[in-house]
Amino acid sequence: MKFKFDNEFPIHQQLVDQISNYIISGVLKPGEKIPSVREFADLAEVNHNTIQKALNKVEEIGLIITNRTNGKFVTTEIELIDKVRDQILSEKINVFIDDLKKIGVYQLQLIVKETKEKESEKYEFIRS
Amino acid sequence: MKFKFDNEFPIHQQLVDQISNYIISGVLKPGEKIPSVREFADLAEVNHNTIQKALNKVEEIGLIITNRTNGKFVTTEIELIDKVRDQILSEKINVFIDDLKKIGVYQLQLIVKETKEKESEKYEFIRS
Amino acid sequence: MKFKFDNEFPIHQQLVDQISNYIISGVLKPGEKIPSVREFADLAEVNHNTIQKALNKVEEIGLIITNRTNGKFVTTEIELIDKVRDQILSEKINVFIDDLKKIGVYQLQLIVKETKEKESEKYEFIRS
Amino acid sequence: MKFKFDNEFPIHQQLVDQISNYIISGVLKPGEKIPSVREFADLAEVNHNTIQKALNKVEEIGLIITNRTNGKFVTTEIELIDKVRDQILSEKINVFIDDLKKIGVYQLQLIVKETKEKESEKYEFIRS
DNA sequence: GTGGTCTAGACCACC
DNA sequence: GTGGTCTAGACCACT
Repeated sequence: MKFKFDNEFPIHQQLVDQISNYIISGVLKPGEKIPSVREFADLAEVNHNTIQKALNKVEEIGLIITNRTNGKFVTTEIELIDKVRDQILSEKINVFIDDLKKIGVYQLQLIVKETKEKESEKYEFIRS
Repeated sequence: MKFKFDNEFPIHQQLVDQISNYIISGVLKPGEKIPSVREFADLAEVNHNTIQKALNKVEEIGLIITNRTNGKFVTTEIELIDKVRDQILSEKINVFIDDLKKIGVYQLQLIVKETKEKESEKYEFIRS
Repeated sequence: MKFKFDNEFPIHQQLVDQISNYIISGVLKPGEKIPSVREFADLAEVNHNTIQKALNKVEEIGLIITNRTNGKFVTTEIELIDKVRDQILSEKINVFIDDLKKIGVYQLQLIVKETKEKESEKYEFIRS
Repeated sequence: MKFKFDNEFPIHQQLVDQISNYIISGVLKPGEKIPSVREFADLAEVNHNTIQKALNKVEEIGLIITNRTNGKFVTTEIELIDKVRDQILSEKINVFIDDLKKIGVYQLQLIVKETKEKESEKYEFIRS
């Protein structure tokens, strides 16, 4: 797990995105213990308060669960992880398509296959 | 022309994006006169200083030109508009593909046709 | 507006409750500007970070809205305020009734009239 | 006897509350032998140190008594149980009424009958 | 002057 | 050692 930040967004928000991605993409697995707040802070080279703010948000989303004196863990509810994954995915696709529409793109065809097994989903847009 | 803003980004930046889009997509046509700063301010319900700031940046990009006595106009250099358009487009496509990679999407196929005349460009990605 | 804290709960949480109550009970009125983060911090004799954490949560609930450079305002959506009020009220009533059940109270009759105009609601419980 | 915990309060405190409730409500009867610390630990799925801590506190209150060789027993002093019961009851009622006042409830009428035999007590509040 | 971010560092309760 | 809280103080962008 590595973390990189730019100056466009607040660091804690970038952390939320990147941690969520690590869970969604399976780098952090369901039920796995995540590094302690202080370890995480070292790892990401960020103050522990900033990490905590980020982890709280990830917990609000539901991807991690806190067990006060034992640490924080990735949720074991796989359906929830999938649900969040789908939400983020379709959100990104919608924003992307809207952006291209605003630029005035004439035709856009998009085929996404989420996993090797799943059938591919298709989105198409032709300018009116 | 309508404008919408959220609280996450500076308003002047959102204005730059939206005005640029209106030029790139042809809503504002090459050579067309642009509303005055005050008209713009009314239209977007934003302080006129903010509009000024935004229009200056759009002018830096080159999409509009100031004629001291007559006001501001969309540039007539169509190649420039196309260049900016291509920059924004490829930027958005790259960011989008990177985002999906991070989520762990398996396969992504993207076909974009910018105008009725242009040939379509194709991007493909299969997870390693 | 005055604020008092005990040591049982985190201060920011008590702030959320008390600020929400001020909005729900009409001390802070819909659309009203609330004190700036720093003024608020002075008022409650608390660090500005603590206030901000609290105000963020109140905003998540929906009772206040932030306008970045102008300040924070009570929402103008009166139905939302009423909805939150009802949620908190029924939550408290349910918890209260459950608590008494656990203690083994034999019979409980509770009549609540929310406003002078509204009809009174009645809750009753007899031990099984 | 079942036990449930949340993350907001110390587990031992939640144990104190729940064990006390079981005694007060008569699930654990006066003079009855209490499960051993280890049995309790299994039952509540909690570390035995935490159970110890909780039982000690319940003993401080007076609801249970330790007999060195035989284990722990619910007190036989029924008046004491009733006294604790009344304390908790009136405490909860007062907090509840205060909470509703803060929300701005107009009128509140509360009738509690503790046991089949006792007369009912009545609390009333009308907003000033 | 407005909200927002981030850090450093101290302290607490729980186990 | 775990998460959580709070403060003090600096800094930033926007209007």
